[in-house]
Amino acid sequence: MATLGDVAARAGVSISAVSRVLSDAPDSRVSAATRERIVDAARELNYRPNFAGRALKSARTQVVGLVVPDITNALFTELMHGAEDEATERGYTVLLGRSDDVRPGGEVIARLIGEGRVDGMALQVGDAVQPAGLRDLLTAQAPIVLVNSSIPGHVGSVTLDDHHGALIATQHLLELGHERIAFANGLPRSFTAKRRRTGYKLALAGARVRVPKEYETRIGYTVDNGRTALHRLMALDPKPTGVVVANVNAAVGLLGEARKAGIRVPEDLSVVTVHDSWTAENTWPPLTAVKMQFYTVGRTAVRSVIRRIETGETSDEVVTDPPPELVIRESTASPRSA
Amino acid sequence: MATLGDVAARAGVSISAVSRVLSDAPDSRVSAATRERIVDAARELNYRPNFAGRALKSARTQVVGLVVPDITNALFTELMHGAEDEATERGYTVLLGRSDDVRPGGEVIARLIGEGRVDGMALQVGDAVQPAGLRDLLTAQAPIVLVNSSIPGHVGSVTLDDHHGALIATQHLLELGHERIAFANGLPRSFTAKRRRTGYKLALAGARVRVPKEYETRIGYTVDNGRTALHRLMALDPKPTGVVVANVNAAVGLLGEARKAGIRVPEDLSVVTVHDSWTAENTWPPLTAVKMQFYTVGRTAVRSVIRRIETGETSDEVVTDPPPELVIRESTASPRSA
DNA sequence: ATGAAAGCGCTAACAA
DNA sequence: TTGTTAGCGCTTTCAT
Repeated sequence: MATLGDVAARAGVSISAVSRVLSDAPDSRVSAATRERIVDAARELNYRPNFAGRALKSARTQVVGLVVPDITNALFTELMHGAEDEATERGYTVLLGRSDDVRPGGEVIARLIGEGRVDGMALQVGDAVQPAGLRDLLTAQAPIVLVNSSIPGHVGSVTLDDHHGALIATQHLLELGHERIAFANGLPRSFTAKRRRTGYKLALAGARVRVPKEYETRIGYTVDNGRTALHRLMALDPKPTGVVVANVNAAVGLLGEARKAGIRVPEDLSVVTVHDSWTAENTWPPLTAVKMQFYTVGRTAVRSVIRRIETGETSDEVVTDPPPELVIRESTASPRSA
Repeated sequence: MATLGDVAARAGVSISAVSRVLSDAPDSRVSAATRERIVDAARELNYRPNFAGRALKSARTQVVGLVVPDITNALFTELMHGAEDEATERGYTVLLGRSDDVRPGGEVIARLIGEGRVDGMALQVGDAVQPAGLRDLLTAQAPIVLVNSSIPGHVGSVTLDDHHGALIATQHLLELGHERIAFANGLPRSFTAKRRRTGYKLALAGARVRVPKEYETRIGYTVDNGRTALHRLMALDPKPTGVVVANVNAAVGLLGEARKAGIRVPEDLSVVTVHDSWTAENTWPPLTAVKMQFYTVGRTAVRSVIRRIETGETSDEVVTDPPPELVIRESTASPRSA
């Protein structure tokens, strides 16, 4: 790989002149002729700035880490695209990582920052594991912005409007005439689950609808959790006629299990999920869903991290624009009694 | 962040002594007492080696890039885990990227290597886009190992046993008594599609079964492609009684469309897919699938990249162990005429 | 307008 | 056994 020295030699100028031109410093102080010779030489040698050299000198990598519990979860697709678009526009690169990494000595997050591989990061901690060594980093004021999650005392976060999302989903069922509306939620300790819960309750309260406490399950967000939730809910008396599922993966599981149990959707049970993804379109029946704005969350999170890196400012933001959006498909209908 | 100098000062020794101890050189040539002082000091200061410093000096990053067309495709989950496990065992880190990145000036792959962000990479090129600048890199002998894909003339690859996978899927339908077996394949130019095609044909030939040429569609691997394939196939006369789908996403689409068209699976049409993933378990009916060994491919690819980096050796490998594995669910049955 | 030189954190060859 | 030193590629201050 060609270095600045190589380019300088070829152009017959000094290294510093080349540096000034190629790192497009605002004031490069070189004559047009020199500049042209340098640019030509760089192109001919296919020069690219060495990452390590630049990072070492400037103590900046221009890289932000994006660490989520499960990279391959369809939900994160948009988040990543948003993050990458924002980063690219601002001259940064995104480094992807998983936060569920608990392998011995792993502590991915601590390493990313501690070894100077990234300047800062957007981090979504899972509901299960609290990554090792995180506490230290947070107290050490590392430029970390939390995404859709929280750690007591940490400042700097970007979250979805979960509350509003669950509210819209619940209102959709109410408008269809349902009153026995259940809620298949995530684990009680889950940050997002708490917020979605509020939206659900508020919607019911707003319509003066009361449901038994057992109508809310708090099992989790996985496909299997959704399956379990279905059994739990359909064993109740009276059975719910509609269910809001707090996560699309759980909704897929719940739907599959309903079919297995001979429960027809939407005739016997309406299902609406918070979160949309390509999987929701391809179930049978296709799932009515509330699309959450992950793309914007990704953009906002990266913007927030960069601001933190460059100016030191922190903020806690909730993405409300654009708002969550109801996508009506075929898994919801009016209850049969109505 | 603490540097070697900080640790040295605290331990009252020279920087090089610290370096020798902490980079666990086989022959660190220090007394037990000194070593202990150094280790203690490092722990107290929470020392971590600076990535850029080390990379600049050694001209090695100990990072391998893993670049695939779609990071969030469920198919790649196992591949990534395999890659990460292998990398971790060998003291490397995996850097994830997308190969479908065609944004202006993007050329992710060229940058990753050209700027020295990675020492080498495992690359799966999509069927659609040939990433920009790739040709140059390959001819420049960059340590790149292709995964499940090919570029004319390039040496160094790790591929699945696609041929065998499609063969097993087809044989499953044959054993159930099907003879009118269709094949919903990927695009003609797709590397994997060509190989799966061979397996399908060989299985038919082995059973002395002949089918019309139109029984093979070559539309693509997406959900929508699968939907299209269903219509194409069910418009034929005679209709197939079974179909091998070359990709699980396409199979999900094909299945959904069958339901919409009132075609019952498996009564009217058996569906078996090459590839297994969590989505295949959650369709209705759950999809019979041939599980391909992506985990092993990931491991093998990273091992191959590292060997290439460290010794310069190249190889073209096909992962045959463990072999593809048939997972029978509920989307296949004997044809009704049988 | 251009160049010389210092130094970021680290490793390794060499000296003591 | 321990320390000194050069230099990886780059940016930036300071001379010229």
